[in-house]
Amino acid sequence: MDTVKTKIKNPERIRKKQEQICRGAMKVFKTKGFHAASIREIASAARMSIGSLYDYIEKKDDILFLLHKDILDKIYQRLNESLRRFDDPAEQLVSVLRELFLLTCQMREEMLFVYTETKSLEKKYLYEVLRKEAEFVSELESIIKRGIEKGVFECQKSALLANIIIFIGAIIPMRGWNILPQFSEEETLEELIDMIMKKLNVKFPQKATHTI
Amino acid sequence: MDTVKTKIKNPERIRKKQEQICRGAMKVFKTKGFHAASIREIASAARMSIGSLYDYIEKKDDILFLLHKDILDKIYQRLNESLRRFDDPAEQLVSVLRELFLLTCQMREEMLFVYTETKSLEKKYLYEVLRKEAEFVSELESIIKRGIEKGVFECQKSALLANIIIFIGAIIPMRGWNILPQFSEEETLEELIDMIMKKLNVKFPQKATHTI
Amino acid sequence: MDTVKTKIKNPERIRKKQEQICRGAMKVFKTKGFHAASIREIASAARMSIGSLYDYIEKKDDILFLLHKDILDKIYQRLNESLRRFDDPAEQLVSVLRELFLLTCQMREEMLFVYTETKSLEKKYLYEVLRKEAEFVSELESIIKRGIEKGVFECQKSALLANIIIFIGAIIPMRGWNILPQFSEEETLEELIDMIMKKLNVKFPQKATHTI
Amino acid sequence: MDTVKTKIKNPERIRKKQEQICRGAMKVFKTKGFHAASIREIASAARMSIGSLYDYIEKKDDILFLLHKDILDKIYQRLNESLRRFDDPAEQLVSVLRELFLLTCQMREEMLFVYTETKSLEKKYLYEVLRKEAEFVSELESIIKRGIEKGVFECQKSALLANIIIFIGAIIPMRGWNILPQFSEEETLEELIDMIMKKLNVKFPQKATHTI
DNA sequence: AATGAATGAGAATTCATTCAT
DNA sequence: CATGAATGAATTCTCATTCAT
Repeated sequence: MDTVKTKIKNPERIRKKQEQICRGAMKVFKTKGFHAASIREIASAARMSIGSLYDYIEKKDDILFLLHKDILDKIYQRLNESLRRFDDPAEQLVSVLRELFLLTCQMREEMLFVYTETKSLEKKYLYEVLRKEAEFVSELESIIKRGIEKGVFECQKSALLANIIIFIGAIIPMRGWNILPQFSEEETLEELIDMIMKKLNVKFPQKATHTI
Repeated sequence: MDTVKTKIKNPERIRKKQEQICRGAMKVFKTKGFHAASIREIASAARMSIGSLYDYIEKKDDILFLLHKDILDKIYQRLNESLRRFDDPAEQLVSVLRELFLLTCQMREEMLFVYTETKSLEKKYLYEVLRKEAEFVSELESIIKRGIEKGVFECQKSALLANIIIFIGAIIPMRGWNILPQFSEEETLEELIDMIMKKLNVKFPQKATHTI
Repeated sequence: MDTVKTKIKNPERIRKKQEQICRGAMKVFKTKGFHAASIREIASAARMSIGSLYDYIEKKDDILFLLHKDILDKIYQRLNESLRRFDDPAEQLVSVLRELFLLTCQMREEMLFVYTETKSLEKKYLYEVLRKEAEFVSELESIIKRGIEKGVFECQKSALLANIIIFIGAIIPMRGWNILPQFSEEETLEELIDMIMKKLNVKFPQKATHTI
Repeated sequence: MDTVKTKIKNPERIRKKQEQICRGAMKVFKTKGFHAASIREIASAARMSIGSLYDYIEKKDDILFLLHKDILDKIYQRLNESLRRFDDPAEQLVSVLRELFLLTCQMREEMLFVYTETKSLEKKYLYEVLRKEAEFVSELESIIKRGIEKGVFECQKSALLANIIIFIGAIIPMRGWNILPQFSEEETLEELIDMIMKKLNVKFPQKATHTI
């Protein structure tokens, strides 16, 4: 099962309303977290009646999943776009890391939410979320492998490094409270890129154009 | 306020029982998280009556704090011991990173708990936990600075790197699910050490004696 | 705030259900008082589920206030009607005293409840109840003043006497246990009227028609 | 049963400790009332351990009774003393009314407590309290009767008037909130005396010096 | 399709009382 | 006699979910 059971047929309406639910839910979750947020509050933040809300989900847990999907899809889509913009593995890697970093800065609360509430997903939903995550890590791994083949990167354990990159790239939502008072996002990003490049022993001809 | 208000006078008894509560609570939190765990379950896992439990805390939130303190104190103590074992900054840094990594591997569930439930702490407790965390990061920063002074490390932003190290050193509890099926803890650790050393541009004469 | 916050929108339904709650609550309070009565008992006496009950109030204290309002409004309304029936101050005064006395005889348990539980009202509700009470005492004072102006009454301290009348008029709920075994309500009332009239030095041409 | 069952034998110790309990309990009851006060609070206010407290009472209800006894005995004793000071019925009556009024002014909170919590007494205790109250009313009635016999008073229903006097004499604890902002205790007392004297048709040669 | 009132199981917390020390 | 820790039933209140309109 990769989606949520509804009482309503029209798929377009379902999409629209579930999006509306996600936006409302996120507003509430930001301040109270998933468990402390009541369906009443969520419905009201989504500007729906409780009854209507339950036409588009089966149970509260579904909202958690829909929101995970919503957030993660947005991120993977952006990351994929970003790596399709380049052909050179070094550029791709930097581009993905940069995109991931900036995205998690922009969506700090959403990311913190994902990090801290993924564990609350019920099993079947959890597996799906982790599967998608693993998929993206694999793509990153492929880039690294291509870089190794091309002689651009030096690295024995590309899958491990892919995991490290994904993890470290989302440092701000988790540790921004202790970093951002002293360092700007841009500074932090450059430090991460530098670290990864050194680890891969890349001497890449850094482009001057780092647009956000 | 750095501790929890009790109805009991004898301080030794308080210490013992709160420890007992923490152990019981952790058992329950592992599977259900803080919010989903009921006081009833916690009391029963701690082999206490509910009434007795409430003689040693004021409210459920207190348990979350006690457990944080319990886990974090254990970790900081071990990390501090570990860095006192060496004098050379490079050795200190490696030692701390190694200790942190291995500790978080051993206490995977406890660490995951801390990562995902710190946000549930009430404000006054949250501040205290974050303050302690920031303190330890500062100590790490001092080591890096000493290394820079001694010419062992090259690094512009020691505080930032300290944060990165603390974060990356606890990668296993968060991403072990995707790493450990492919790589051993030891492999992962060596990769992290290598990355940090490269970032600091250290060529350290690695001692063979890495006792855990 | 002069009313109670509800989860329900329809005002007519609110009115009806809160009335239902008051009736149920009074039944329980008669035998156990406010504090000893449990929400469970109140809900069951009101023939509602606990959940439903809490749709129409926010907390147990609200019931105490609703019931005070219910009882006192009924009384003040009847007292006001009663004094509007006459124009002569002496007749008005007697009429009000009689009405108050008879009402408190009919609503003995409700009045005893008000007397003994007003102190349990939370501050904001207490103030409102006392304000209403003070308002009515003022009206009584006005009547006395008019009587003085017209030369019907002799009295230096009309406000004080108004308080005395209101207090003494409700003697039965508090001391009926010691009075009613020996004297009828009617006898007692006549004695009170006589006392007040003597105090005011009225020689009023008492009408034979004392309709209740 | 006219007293409370204890684990302790020594009657003098019982008396002393129960007195101590009453004083502590009153302190707590003043602010929270009987039901909301916990045994813990009462014990602590009485500077006793909970265990000790329970050596001198059997259950919480006992405290309510002990306190009633304590307060009412004090009052009746003072009232009796006061009426023994005079021989003339009019003087006796005035003296008792004055004493009652002043006592209830001094012990406003205690009296309010008795008025509002007598209903919480368990039956066997309630009967005893009411019996004592009725006894004193009888004494007052005797005075009035003697006055009637002596031709000092005119009154058909002496028992009823005795009840009225006892009730009205304690007006301050119940209605002081609305009276005392406008009238002094002394003014109020004089008004009450005047009212009762008029009712009894006494022309008493009022002594100027009834200082407390 | 939409609404929002109703339900009752379950949550956190309190407290009178007991009893081992 | 005194202490205070232990108990668990009972309390108030919340909330996901259902269902009549």
